[in-house]
Amino acid sequence: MARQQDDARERLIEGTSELLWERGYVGVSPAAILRRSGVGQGSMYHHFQGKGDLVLAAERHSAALMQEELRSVLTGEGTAFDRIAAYLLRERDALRGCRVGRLVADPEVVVNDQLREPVRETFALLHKFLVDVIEEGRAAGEFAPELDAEETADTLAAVVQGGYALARAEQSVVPYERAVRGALALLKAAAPSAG
Amino acid sequence: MARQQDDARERLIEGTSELLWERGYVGVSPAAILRRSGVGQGSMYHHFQGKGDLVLAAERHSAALMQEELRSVLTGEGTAFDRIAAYLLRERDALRGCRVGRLVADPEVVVNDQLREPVRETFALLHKFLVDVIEEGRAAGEFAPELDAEETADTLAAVVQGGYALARAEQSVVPYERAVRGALALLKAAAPSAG
DNA sequence: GTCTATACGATGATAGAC
DNA sequence: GTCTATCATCGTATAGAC
Repeated sequence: MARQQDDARERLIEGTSELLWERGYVGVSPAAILRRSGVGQGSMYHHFQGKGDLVLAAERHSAALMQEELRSVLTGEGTAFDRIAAYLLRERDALRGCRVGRLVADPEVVVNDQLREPVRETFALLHKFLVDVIEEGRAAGEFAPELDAEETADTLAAVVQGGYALARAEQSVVPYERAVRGALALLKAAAPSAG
Repeated sequence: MARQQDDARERLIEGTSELLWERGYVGVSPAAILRRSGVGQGSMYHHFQGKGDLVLAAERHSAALMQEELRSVLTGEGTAFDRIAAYLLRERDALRGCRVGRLVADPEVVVNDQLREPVRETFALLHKFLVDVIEEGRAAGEFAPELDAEETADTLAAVVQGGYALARAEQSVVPYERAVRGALALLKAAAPSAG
């Protein structure tokens, strides 16, 4: 009974989150959303107050997907180094970039705390996961005791986000792959025995 | 005699490159450009064929500024490590991000080879400067011989670009600063004697 | 819940006077 | 070179029928 309505609502959210990934907030129009979602205009303004409202729901959808993926990769089994390597090397389309990180390039998102919140929250969670992994690795003797977990966590997160920028500039995944392999090599060299 | 005309042309280019930095291609309108530049509509369509043409000129302006800055910081005096540190730590407003790198987040720029070219060229030059510095450092015994220059160069470039994304998400320069300090610490640990 | 019709400002550009 | 109309189209939303 609630089937039909939920379909339209979900299709709008999924279509919008795809479009946001591709074009950002200012690059997306209601008309494009309707085309992508295969939903009529009446439905959209019935389920959502307007573009901003729908975009917020779509951002939260993207953030939830990303957070679940991060949790799965970074809090699983394996050594600290292996989990970090799994995060950096996991299958992805580097040319598409990050569906969450992409949003902070948008002028309307950065200026609006509500629209920025899902991104902030996701990056905060990523930071926490990485800090935990690094501290575990230090405790296990994988990394040198001097390695600063907070700093290194942000270095790794930045390598991923920045790697996407390099890849898009070249329209090639090569710079992304070089960036993450370089980061892993540096991290490997931070082992207590290395040098 | 050519003074007045050049003024309008230059003001348009500078105003547009500022707006591009803030809002990207899809977020900028001719009306906004005229307001920012203090120039009339007639001037704009006299000096440029349209938005795309003007944006291309503005991109080239931004790219030239950035390339000169990179050259100045990375090919100057000092040890390899010091020059890399100077690049990562140089004064900047991390919340504004990179006036060139910002452009690859724009859907219309990535899809258009002409609009993408100034970004590609700038990142290629940055890559070259960093590779050269790293190889110099390796030759001078500052870095371990195993350090891969191509990979490490992209790691460092990515840390900077990605650091901006983290900073914008938090609306704080702290994540950016942590990211670059973490990168420098890892690089320091890559010295032949370290470990 | 969904549809179509309607509205109105913004966008991106052209035309012709000065 | 610059200015002021003028224009077609798009973006964003509302109204009211079904």
